[in-house]
Amino acid sequence: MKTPITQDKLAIELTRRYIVGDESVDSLMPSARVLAEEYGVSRLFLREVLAGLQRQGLIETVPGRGVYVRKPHMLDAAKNVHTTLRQSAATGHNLIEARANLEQETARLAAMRATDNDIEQLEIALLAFESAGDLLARAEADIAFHALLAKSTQNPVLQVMFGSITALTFEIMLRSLADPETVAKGAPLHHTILQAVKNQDPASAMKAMSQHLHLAEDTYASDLSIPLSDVAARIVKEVLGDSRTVHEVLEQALKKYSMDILR
Amino acid sequence: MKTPITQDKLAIELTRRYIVGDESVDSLMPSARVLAEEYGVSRLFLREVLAGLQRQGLIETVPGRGVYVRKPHMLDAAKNVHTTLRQSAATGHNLIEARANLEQETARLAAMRATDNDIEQLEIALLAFESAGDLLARAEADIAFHALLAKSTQNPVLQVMFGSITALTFEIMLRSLADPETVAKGAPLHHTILQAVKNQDPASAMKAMSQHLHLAEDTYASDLSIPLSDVAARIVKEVLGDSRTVHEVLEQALKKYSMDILR
DNA sequence: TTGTCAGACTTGTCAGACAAGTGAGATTGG
DNA sequence: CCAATCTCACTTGTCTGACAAGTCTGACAA
Repeated sequence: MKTPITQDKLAIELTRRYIVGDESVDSLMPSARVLAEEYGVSRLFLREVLAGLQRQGLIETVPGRGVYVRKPHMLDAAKNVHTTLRQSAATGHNLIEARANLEQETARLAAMRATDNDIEQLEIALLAFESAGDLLARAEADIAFHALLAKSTQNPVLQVMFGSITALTFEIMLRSLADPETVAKGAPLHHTILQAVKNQDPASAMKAMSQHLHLAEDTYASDLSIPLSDVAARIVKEVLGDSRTVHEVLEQALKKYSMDILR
Repeated sequence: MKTPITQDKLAIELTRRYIVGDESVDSLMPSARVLAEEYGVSRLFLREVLAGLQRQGLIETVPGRGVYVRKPHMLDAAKNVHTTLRQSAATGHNLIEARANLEQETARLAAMRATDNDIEQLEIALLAFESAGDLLARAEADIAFHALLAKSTQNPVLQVMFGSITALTFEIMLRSLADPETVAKGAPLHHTILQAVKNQDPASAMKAMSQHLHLAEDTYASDLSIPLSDVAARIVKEVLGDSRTVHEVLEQALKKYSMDILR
């Protein structure tokens, strides 16, 4: 009986064997050479399978150490869809329209279900936002706050939906947080949202989130019809004076917060 | 000056050179050997870069033919996040809760903005749904209907958000469409939604969509707390009598409709 | 005109080799 | 005995040359 094993088959097999289950996180998988020999495939073939799993955030290969099992994170999805969205030239108006309902519902559910641990992390993020020294740190803390709110709903589907637009959200934050007036108006609303979550007051949380989101819409109507990636690129270049691309800045910001806070 | 080129750098360079712009879709890129020599890297190194772009849906490599430039599609994102969500063991209740707001807003906006072409495709999908011979065809047509509704909003962000949960939505459809009673009750609602879109009646579209979504919630409360992937696996095995995994069934369904209809 | 087939492409895969990074245990100096 | 250092056996990342399999083109013969 012939068994022409495909990359997909092997990926599923490896996932089932080494990755399923919470107790396996951060454990070390057998080395690529051993696995390749065991399944009767070349090291290159297995390497491509591992590359696929790594792109999904399921594993992490470290040169000289080995292959570690990781817990997939909602922000891993953000990286994957980023290019797709950039191709579509989404505008600020598109994003605000899509976020409006999602984030209001998120705030409502978070107010109903946030655990003590969630609230504690939200407070840390809010503190980081207010004590942030530069634009980049502010945007990172803002993203973390909203991501933690999604986490507080205890609904993995909502978390992934938020994750899929995180890259875009970060881009629009770069623009809005560069405007001092918007920051001044927006900061109190973060407090209001957090307080509503603490008080388990869904209606107030929704209302505050609605105001928070439409603040951006009011303050810079001119940029709302320009592709977000263009706006973000301009901010990175002019305001930050950064020679990196938006992609690189985003990459670093996401990595920082997916490591530090969101797990 | 040393230029230790990284995979990311090369990916960005290739994207900018061959993929940006709508006129380049379906065009043929230079062969891997030529590109590798041009950039002074090995064929293996370039191969990994191309694999990354392929995973994002930007290109498609065909053995014996070459590398084609493809237009990234919202459903490409679905594949990437599928594993992440399966790890999270999302339940039917999670999905319905997350979809409720998103799909209602989608229906509302679609009723305001659908083009004649959108409506025409929606009618085709609805016809396919009603004339479907088996469960699989029904689920495929149902997914297509909802995806087309997202497309009708003319908002790429909403499309990607829908795309990110398409895999899960397909799984819940397998379960609900296997129940004749649910199908009988749900079919008229598709007509109501389409009619509301034709009449440019946002309120009616929202209301019908709300009823459509909560139909599932009412009819099988017992399965709502079980991980969706488990439920879908049971359906594929028992109802379809299919030896394939849910992953394979889903893969085929997504490919079929992303090719045929959604562009 | 039509059918066939050889050959020149393409990507996919393999095996072997080496570089670079890591960590643990042996070794050496105090 | 303790501590710093070093060697060496691991790991992944990459390169090279080779071959298999698929695909298209064009010459050639009936």
